[in-house]
Amino acid sequence: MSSPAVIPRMKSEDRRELVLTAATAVFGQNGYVGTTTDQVAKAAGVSQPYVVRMFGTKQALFLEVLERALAALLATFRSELARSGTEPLKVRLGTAYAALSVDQTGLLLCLMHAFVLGGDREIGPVARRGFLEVNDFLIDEAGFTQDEATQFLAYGMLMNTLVGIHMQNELGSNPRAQELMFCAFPDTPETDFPK
Amino acid sequence: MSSPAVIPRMKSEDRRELVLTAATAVFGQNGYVGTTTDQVAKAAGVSQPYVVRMFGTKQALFLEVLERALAALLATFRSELARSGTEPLKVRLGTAYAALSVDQTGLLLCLMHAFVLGGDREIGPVARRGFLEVNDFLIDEAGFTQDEATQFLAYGMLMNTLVGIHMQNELGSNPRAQELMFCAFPDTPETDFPK
DNA sequence: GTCTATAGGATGATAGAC
DNA sequence: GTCTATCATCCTATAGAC
Repeated sequence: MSSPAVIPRMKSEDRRELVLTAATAVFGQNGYVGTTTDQVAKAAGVSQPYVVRMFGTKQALFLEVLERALAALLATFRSELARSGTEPLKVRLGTAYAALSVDQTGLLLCLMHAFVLGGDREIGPVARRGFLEVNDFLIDEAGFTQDEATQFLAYGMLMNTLVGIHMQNELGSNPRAQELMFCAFPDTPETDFPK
Repeated sequence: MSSPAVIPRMKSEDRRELVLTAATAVFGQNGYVGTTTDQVAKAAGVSQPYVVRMFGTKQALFLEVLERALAALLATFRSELARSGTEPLKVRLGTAYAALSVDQTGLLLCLMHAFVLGGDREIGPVARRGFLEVNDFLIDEAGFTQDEATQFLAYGMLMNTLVGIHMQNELGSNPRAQELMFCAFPDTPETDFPK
């Protein structure tokens, strides 16, 4: 039998997960165009050509990151929906979203970056479908009216924006920024924001 | 005296305006990183090196676009504030924002693209200051509470997102998308959306 | 004031070894 | 399964003519 190589190996699936996780973080930070496959490779600890080899193209990688981000968001919502809680569903889902928003994964930021690329021939349709899927969830599964869903989405987009703009950098110096953040993330302690 | 050149010439200021307007549209469509100085040049009808020559760097051009977009937004708000109207100020400012949102200029989309680049060393601080300036306006000049300002900003970010994602593409085929758009843009007729 | 030509530096993707 | 080497493309920015 052949001896294990000196260089660490993994099963395809595991390495894929690793790269996808790294890619989510990097894409979330720098956006689709702003991210290089080399950055992703370095973050995942593999070589740049290997990243391309695994996913075919940078675009295909991003699309897979998007699909997974959307799936993770919906899974989080459904898990919260299945739980029993004293607070109204709106609040509970909002809190769940806020938690995803401030975690380090870059999940929601990737979605946000996709949302402003509606003009892209391949990414645009996926982004729109994803957005509408969340809207559908809120109405069909969570029982929101369209008005409620719209408001929920609005606050979600604000949270995404505040995290994307790194507003937490101003928390120390600007009292107005502090009030705004407290208002947009009612039950998220300052210490939960990255960096 | 020297005869006028064959190639059309303009005063520096006029050409600057022209390029800045073109740049706003292109940056709004493709984002900061996704835009090439050549695209801007073509849109403005000048050569690529001339665009760089005028503004020094692509980044400097984008920053100037940002400053102008922010100034235009605040000017629109202040103009609406100065006007007398029967509807509540919240609604009037919202309508003004929606109008800016769907016009062809790309103004608000440029801001949105900047908002998700908070990690950028030069663009990040400008984006944060711009966002907070709008928040300040809403509180100090329009008389909103922080809660009201936050809600206003939330719906603004949703409008930006819906335009950026090109949700109007789904208006014909998807009734849910239609309801969502109608809910987010209450008094904007379908025909006002681009394309 | 504006252009053409081009240098110089990434970056996505391919080829092929191990 | 994973790497090294490398190509080809694109893009910002500079040089210099008109």
